[in-house]
Amino acid sequence: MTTRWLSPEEQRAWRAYIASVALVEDALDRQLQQEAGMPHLYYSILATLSETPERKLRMTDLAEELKITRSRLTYAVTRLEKDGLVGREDCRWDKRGSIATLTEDGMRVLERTAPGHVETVRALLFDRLTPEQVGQLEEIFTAVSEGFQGEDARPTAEDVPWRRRSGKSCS
Amino acid sequence: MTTRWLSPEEQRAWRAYIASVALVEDALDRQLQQEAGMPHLYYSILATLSETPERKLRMTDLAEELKITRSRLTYAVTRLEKDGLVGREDCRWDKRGSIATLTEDGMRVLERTAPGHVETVRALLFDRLTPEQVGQLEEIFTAVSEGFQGEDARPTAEDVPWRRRSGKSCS
DNA sequence: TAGGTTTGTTTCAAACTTGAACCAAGCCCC
DNA sequence: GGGGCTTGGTTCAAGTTTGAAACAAACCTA
Repeated sequence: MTTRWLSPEEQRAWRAYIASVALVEDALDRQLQQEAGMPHLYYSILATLSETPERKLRMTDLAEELKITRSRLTYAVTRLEKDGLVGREDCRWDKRGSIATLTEDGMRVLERTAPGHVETVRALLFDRLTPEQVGQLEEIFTAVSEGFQGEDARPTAEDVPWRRRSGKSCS
Repeated sequence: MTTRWLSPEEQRAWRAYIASVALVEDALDRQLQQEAGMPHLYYSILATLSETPERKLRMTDLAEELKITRSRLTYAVTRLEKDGLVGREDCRWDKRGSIATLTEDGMRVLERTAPGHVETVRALLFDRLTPEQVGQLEEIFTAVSEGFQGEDARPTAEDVPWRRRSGKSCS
C-alpha cells in the first residue's frame, strides 16, 4: 500500500508534541534532580509506591504501572535502595517475587519534594492550558494509552491492592 | 504559598499523558531499531537534515531544533558518521563551527524507512484520534512549547536556510 | 511426578545520556 | 592589540537504559 503521509496539520501536531515532550521531560528531570537528587522516573517510583495502601508493590506491577521494563526498574530500585528510600521484601506466597516498599525516609523525601514537583508540572503544562484543553488532553491520551491494551495493562485491580495483575497475591 | 495540588481531572490527564509518552516513545524506538537500526532520536536527526535545502545544519542549530543538548548530539552524530549516514564539514565562516550533512547513504536509509515510521506514528497516535483531536493536540502542545521561549527557540529562520539562529551563516 | 513451559526477577555488556570541564575561535572594548 | 567574556563544539566520567541471557520458582500435563 502507498504510504499515508502525515497531513500538514498532523505534521504540525506531531512536531509540537515531540518538541514539548522533550522539553517537559528535561525540565522535570532537572527540577527533580535539583530538589530530590533523582530523575523523574525515580520520583515516580516513590510516588507510585506511596499511593498504595501498604506502600509496597511487586516489581512487575510497579513496572507495568510505570510502563517501563523490569530490567530498568530493577536498576532504579537498586539505586533507590542504596539511598535508603525503598526496600525490598521477599514475597512469601511466590518465592520468585520481590516487593518494593517505600521506607520512611523515602516517604519523607517524597513529602518534601512533592510541592515543588507539582508546581513545576503546573508551570510547564497546566498553567498554559485552558480548562477545556485539560479535558481534551485527558481524552486524547486516554485514547492513546488504550491503544496499547493487550501489549500490557491487562485487567488490573485485584484483591490485594498492591498486587494488581494476576489472580494471586502475596505477603 | 500552600501547594496547588492537581485536581482529579488534572491528575487523570497527567497520568494518561505520562503513560502515553512512555508507551509511544518505546514503541517508536523499537520499531525504528528494527527497521532502521537506530533509535528515534537518531532517525529524527536524519529527517531534520533531509528537510533542509542543502541537507546540512550546524550542530547547535540541529540540537536546538531537536531540543537536545549539544553533547548528546555530538555523540549521536559521531555514531551516525561511523555508520556513514551523516558527515561533518568545517564551517568556512566560523572556524569553530561544525556542520552535519546527510550523506547519500543516509538519505537512502531515510527513504527506505520513512514509510514504516509514518505508519507507526499513525498507528500509535493519529489513528486513535478524531480530526478535532488532532487540532486540539496541535494547539495544546504549541502552547506548551511556547512556554519555553527564551530558554531556547530564539527568533528562528535566517538568510541561509540551514543556519537558523544567529545572524551569521557559513559554507 | 518428571519434564517442559511460563513467569518473576536479576545480571551483564553494549549503547546512550548527563553535566561539568575544556579548548578553540570570535567579540568587545579600553 | 591584548586581555577578558561569550559562543560552538567536543571530551570525559558517572549514571542510566536496553535487550538478551541466565536463573529460579511455579505451573502444567502426560
